Amino acid sequence: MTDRRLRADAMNNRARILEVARELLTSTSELPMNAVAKAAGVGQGTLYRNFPTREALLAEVYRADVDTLVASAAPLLELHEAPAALRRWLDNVAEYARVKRGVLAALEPSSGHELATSHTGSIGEAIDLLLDAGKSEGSIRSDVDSQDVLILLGFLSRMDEAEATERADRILDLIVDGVRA
Amino acid sequence: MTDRRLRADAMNNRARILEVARELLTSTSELPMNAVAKAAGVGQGTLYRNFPTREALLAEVYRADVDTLVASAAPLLELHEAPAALRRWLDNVAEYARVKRGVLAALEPSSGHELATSHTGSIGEAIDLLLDAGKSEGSIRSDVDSQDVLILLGFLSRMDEAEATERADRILDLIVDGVRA
DNA sequence: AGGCTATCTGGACACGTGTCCGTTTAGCAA
DNA sequence: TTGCTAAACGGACACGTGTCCAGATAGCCT
Repeated sequence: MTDRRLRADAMNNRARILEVARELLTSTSELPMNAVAKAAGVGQGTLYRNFPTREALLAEVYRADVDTLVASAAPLLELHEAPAALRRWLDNVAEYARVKRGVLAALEPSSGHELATSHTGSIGEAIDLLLDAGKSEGSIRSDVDSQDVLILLGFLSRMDEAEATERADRILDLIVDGVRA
Repeated sequence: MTDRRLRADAMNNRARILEVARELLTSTSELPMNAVAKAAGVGQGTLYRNFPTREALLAEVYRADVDTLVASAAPLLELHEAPAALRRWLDNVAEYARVKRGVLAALEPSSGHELATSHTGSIGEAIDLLLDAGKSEGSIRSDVDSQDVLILLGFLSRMDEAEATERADRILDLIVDGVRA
C-alpha cells in the first residue's frame, strides 16, 4: 500500500504495533494510542509515523473485516434488486458495527474529508456498486453518491448497543427509502 | 432551569463564564474549556460544576438561537403540509448550523443518551411537532420519532462548510423522503 | 454582631493526544 | 571491515479534558 520499501526494523515495529492493537481490542473497544505505543515497546513518534491517526490504525487492524464487508455487496445484487440489496448490505454493516465497534471508526472520514471522494476507500466503492446498480435500474435516485450514504451511516458509530438494537433497523430503512427514486 | 437558589458569588461566576464564552466564540468556533475558565477568572472546578460538559455550556450560550429555531417550526405548519414544513424547518437548522457551528454541538446528545428520549430537549419537541402533524395527515410514517431524525441530523455537525454547501441540501431531502409514509 | 455550615471555589492531578527533534542504527558502498 | 547517511526511533513536550478535595466564604440563625 504505502510501504515503499520499509526498513527491517520498521517492519517489525509496524507488525508489532498491529499485533498489540489487535490484542488490546479483544479486551475493550477502546484503544489509547499511548497504551499501544507502550505495549508495543515503541515511542509515540514511531506509532504516529506508522499510523497518523487512530482511524489509520483501526483501518489496518480491521482491514480483513472491511474486505469481507465489501465483498459481500456484489453477491447480494445477484439475488435482489438494488434497493433490497443495499438494505441487506447495510444490515451486514450494522452487524459488524454491533460486534466490533472499531470497524466503524475505521471507515469514518476522521475529520475534514481527505481529497474529495477518493479517500472513501473500499467501503465507498461497495456502496457505489450498490447505488450504481440501482441507478441503472432506475430504482435509486441518480443524485446520491456513496459519500452521502457514508455520512448518514455515521450514526451507527455514535450509538451504544441498547440504542442500536432499538433504532438502527428503522433508521437504515429510512435511509434506503430516502435514496429510492 | 436548574438554578435552585444559587449563591450570589456563584451566580456572578456563572454569568461571567457565559459572557466570556460568548466572547471567545466570536473569534473562533472553538471553545477550550480551560481557556474559558482562565478568561473568566475561575478554576476548572467552578467551570465544570456550572457546565458539566462543553455541550451544556454551548447549549446555554446558544439558548436564544435554539429557541428561535424551535419557535420557527409551528408557523411552517400553517403554510405547508408536514413533510414540506419539516423540509423547510431543516433548512433553518442547516442555516443556523452553517453560521454558528456551535449550535449543532449544543443539540448533539453528547454521548450515551441521557434518560431515554426526554433529554432531547426543545429541539426534539419541535421535531415531534412536525412529525406528529405528518402522522395525523398520514404523510409521515408513524414509526419514526424525533430522536431518529436528530440522530441523522448529526451529520451536519461533522461537515465543514465546503462539504455542507455541496451535500447538506441533498441529504436533507433524502432524510425527509425517508420519513415520508 | 458573630458563629456555623452548606455551598462554592480553584488549582493540582491523572490521563490522553499528537508533535517535535536530538539520537540511534540499518544497510549500502568502498 | 569500516564509514556514512538517510531513515527510523522514542521520549519529552505542549496542550486539552475532566476529576477531586482541602480551603474559603456567603448567608442564615441565634
